[in-house]
Parts: sequence; structure tokens; C-alpha cells
Amino acid sequence: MAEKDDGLGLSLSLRCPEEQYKNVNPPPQQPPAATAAPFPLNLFGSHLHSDAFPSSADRNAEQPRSLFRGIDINQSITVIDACDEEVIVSSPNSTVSSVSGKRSREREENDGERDSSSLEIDDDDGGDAATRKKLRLSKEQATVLEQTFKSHNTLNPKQKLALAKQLNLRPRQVEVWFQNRRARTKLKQTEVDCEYLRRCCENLTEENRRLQREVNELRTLKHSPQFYMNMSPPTTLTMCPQCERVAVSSSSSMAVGRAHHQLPMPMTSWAAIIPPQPLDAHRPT
DNA sequence: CTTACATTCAGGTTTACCTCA
DNA sequence: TATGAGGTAAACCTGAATGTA
Repeated sequence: MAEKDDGLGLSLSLRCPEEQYKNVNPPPQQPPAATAAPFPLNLFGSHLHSDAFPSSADRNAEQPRSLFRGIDINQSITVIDACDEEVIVSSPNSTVSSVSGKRSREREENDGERDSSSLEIDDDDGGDAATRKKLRLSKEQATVLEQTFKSHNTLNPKQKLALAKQLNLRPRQVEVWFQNRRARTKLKQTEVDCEYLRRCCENLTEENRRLQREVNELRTLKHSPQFYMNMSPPTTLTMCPQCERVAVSSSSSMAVGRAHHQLPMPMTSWAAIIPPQPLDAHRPT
């Protein structure tokens, strides 16, 4: 409630949904390097500046995850220190988000641990791990997360750890925030797409009505004697010199040539409504 | 090549918290 | 002021995809 959609700063002039959310191929983990703006507020410091945001191609390739299997979440800060020494780290919660049964059990275990791993986590809970305590992120935390999301809507483990360290959150919290944020973005985009399609439908319906009226008028006119009286007869019969076919033309042979050999696509009414431009051009921003 | 495991993500759900009538 | 409804966001669950040993 504290954060409206506008406050999210969603940029919704996005791609076509079929391309954006295609499930056949996994979405790119990182935007192209050309679009990757410098990290806001210089979050990670110089030692992580280049390595924390690799290109999508080497996102997974650079992670020898087996080195850190079974790492304890409580060691997250220590692990980040290891990042300074160019040691590549997997998510401390990675053991949590794995196979479902094991994942659930270990998550419960981590719930018991997390009180000590983040200053933002319940300090008054008294160790009741059975009930999850929800915490609102501070405005500063939300701002930094938003700015990071604008640059990269996904995080690699190093980015996640660095961001968690800076915001004094658990890496799992950062991970969850990004997952939820992507879901919100997609939901918002879906709403925008639906609105766009609804307007297209309205335009097509109106155009269909107009054409129906036009057809009815022409039919009425066709059965009227005045229709033939007002109709001017073809003035010339010309033959196309290339295909040697006779065509009716009221003006010149150029019209015949155009009709036979160039054949521009008729500009239908709906095409005038939806000009051949990228879908994005018509979407509200 | 196959298998087991780790990791991440999308999609959906649950739940705590907040606002407002 | 109390309260219930509804909305929102954080946290969670599940299955799929992918990479690696």
C-alpha cells in the first residue's frame, strides 16, 4: 500500500509479450551490456564493479557452485569478504531453494537462523520460528532495490550478495524481492497489453460497423436506377503491352500498368487503424 | 551418454501488515 | 476508538529448465 504502481517506476513500453515471456527459451538473465547502466549509487564499490555485473553469457559459466555447497547462511558476510579475494560464491540460500522437501526443511532451519543474519529481521520474536514475520523494507532499501532492478532485473550470486551486504539484508531477501518485482512487472505489462488489445478491438468493431453501413448504402444504391445513370462508362479499353490482357481504364494506360504490374497492396481500413509499426509504438507508456 | 544434484526462475499461494470506510 | 474488508508486499511452495560432476 505504501508503494503505488507509479512509485514502482515501472517502465512498461516493453517488448511483445510473446518474445518477452517466452517459456520455450529461458529469458536472458541479464540485459545486453549496452543497456546496462552503471550501478546506481555505486553500490558495490570498485572491487566488485566489473565482476558483479557480468554479461548474460558468462553468468552461469563463471560459477563453480560446488565449491560452496552446504554453506551456512550465517556466513554470508564472511562469504562476501571472500568475494573481495576474487572467490566466486554461490547463494548462501541456494541449499534452501533446491529440491522441494529438502528445501522446505532447510528453509525452516534458516528461519531459525535468520534473526541473527539481518538487522532488519525481527528482533522481538523470541525465536518463534514457526510463524514467519514479515518485515517492510525501509524506503532506502526499496529505493536501492528499485534502482538496481532498473539496471538489471535479475541478479547473479555476486550481485545478490553485494546488494544484500549493502542493504543489510539476507541474500534470500534480495532474491525474493527481485522475484516478486519481476512478477509485478509482468503483471503490469499484462494489464497494459490487455488494455491495448481492448482498444484495438474497439477500433475494429467500430470500423466493422462503418463498413457494414457502407455496404448497405452501396446495396441500396445498386438497386436504384440512378446508380446506373450516374455511372460514367469506361472511356477506353487498353491492353497491357506486357501481359496482353485487356483492362478497363477510365483515364490512361498507366493505370493498367499499375494495376497489373505494381499492384500496391490495398490500404484496407483496418490497416489504416493499425499501421505496420512495431507493437510497442502503440502501447501507452 | 546417463544420472544425481545444485541452482535459478516463473507462477501461484500464503500471510503479515497497512489503509480506509 | 475499534473493527472488518480489501489491497499490497514479503515470504513461501512447486515444478521446470539448466548446468555440472
